[in-house]
Amino acid sequence: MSASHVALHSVTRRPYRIDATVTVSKSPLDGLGSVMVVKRQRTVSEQGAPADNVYKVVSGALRTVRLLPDGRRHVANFLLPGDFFGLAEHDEYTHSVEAVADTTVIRYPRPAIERLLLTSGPASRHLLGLVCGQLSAAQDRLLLLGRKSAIERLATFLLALADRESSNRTRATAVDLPMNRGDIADYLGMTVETVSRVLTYLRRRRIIQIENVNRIVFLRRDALEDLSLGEA
Amino acid sequence: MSASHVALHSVTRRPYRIDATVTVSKSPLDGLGSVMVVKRQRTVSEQGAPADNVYKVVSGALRTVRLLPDGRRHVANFLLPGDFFGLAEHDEYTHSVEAVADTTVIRYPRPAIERLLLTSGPASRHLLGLVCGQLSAAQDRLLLLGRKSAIERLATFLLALADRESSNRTRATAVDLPMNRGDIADYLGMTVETVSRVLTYLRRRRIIQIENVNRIVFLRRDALEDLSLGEA
DNA sequence: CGGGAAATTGAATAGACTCAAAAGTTGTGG
DNA sequence: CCACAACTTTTGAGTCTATTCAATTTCCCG
Repeated sequence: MSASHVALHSVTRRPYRIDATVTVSKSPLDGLGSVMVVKRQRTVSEQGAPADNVYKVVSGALRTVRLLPDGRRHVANFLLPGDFFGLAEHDEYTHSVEAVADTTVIRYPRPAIERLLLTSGPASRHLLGLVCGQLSAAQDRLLLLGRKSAIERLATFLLALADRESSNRTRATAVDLPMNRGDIADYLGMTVETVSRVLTYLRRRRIIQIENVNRIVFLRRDALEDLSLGEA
Repeated sequence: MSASHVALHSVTRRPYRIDATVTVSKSPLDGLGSVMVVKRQRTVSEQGAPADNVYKVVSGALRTVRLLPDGRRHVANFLLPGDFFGLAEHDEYTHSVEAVADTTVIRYPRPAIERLLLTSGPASRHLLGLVCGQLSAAQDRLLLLGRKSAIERLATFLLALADRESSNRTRATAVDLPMNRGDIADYLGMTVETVSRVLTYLRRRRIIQIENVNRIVFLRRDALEDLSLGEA
């Protein structure tokens, strides 16, 4: 594979740590944004509102939520430090963005972004890489929602979240869950009860240990990996 | 809403008509690609192969397929004229691309795309708009797969496909299905049998008419629209 | 036409859901 | 710092939607 293939992907992730001081990476957007602090459970932007801003997570965690007319709820994504939101929106936000934990974000006004895109090739290219990464992640989730069982979904989720949280090369042995069971259920297309039952099942099989409601230790990561691919 | 918000979205669609002569729209990629004809059921690119090219559909229809180790199949997308594939790929294709009908595509070598991105701001910005559109569509499908019933999924699918096929402003009253039931099932996260049963159910309720296996007429489009949102 | 694949229909099953209750956790005020 | 209320999570029992397996029927293509 030639070097030219790597270019589109340049999503950088920093370790996830609530309230930690995070230095913002060098990026074409530097200086365009303003810092915002969002308390737990507060809304950053509302589904259906004009998409006036793009946000980048500095610390904490957010969920992007969409509601069906009858009240069914779907969590499209969890946003961790380094993640963006609002780039692909048309004129209105298609999702509400809510803080799962106390969170700090940088808000970039869309007109400023648009202006940047018009004038800077490298900036467009940088954002293109970000959106490509998001699309790629969305496609992984399509497979998960379309073809995986409850157990496979949860195994996949735990591993993916753990890997996103820990930046170091060694595979994580535990994962923090800043969101509650209901959020996980709506993210994985299942119910709270099923999430709970699957966690219990994994605990009984000694694959995980539920240190507390918000922290899960991997006792046998290999078994989780097998489960996530449907190989057990 | 100010005009600046519109900029990112500029996905153009042409009428879907197999074997029709299609004039390629003015785009920054003009001249970089070469035309390729793909026979029905033939593969354009293979899951796991080096992602050396980006493709644009001229006429026909493709499916992008992903397989789980145990053989479960997931159709990530159907590509119709005007659609792109391969932009968001990293170094290997994450999906196989197969022709659902005889199809013509334009193939753009990735190095040429990368070169273009490096030198042209407008080109980067154009592709950014395309990928944003793809991400947006993927998110609609996440909601569908995560939270909709079999009936809602099929109603949503039929309407969306019909609207993609007909470019004219008037809402379509029928839809062509170039793919078979298995493809639809793997796209909507269900089984062939369930697809068939739901179509029969809609026919019995006189909401659709199954003109033949590959063409469905909407008898009561409003009812379909209600069903697609879970309002009936 | 005739053979083979695709689609539909049927019957029984299974995985996840709903409703309900118990157990655990958290936040707050005295 | 404890007690209590409110909420979250877990567990249980029964139900339902979509699946699996099987049998036709329909549709193509040669």
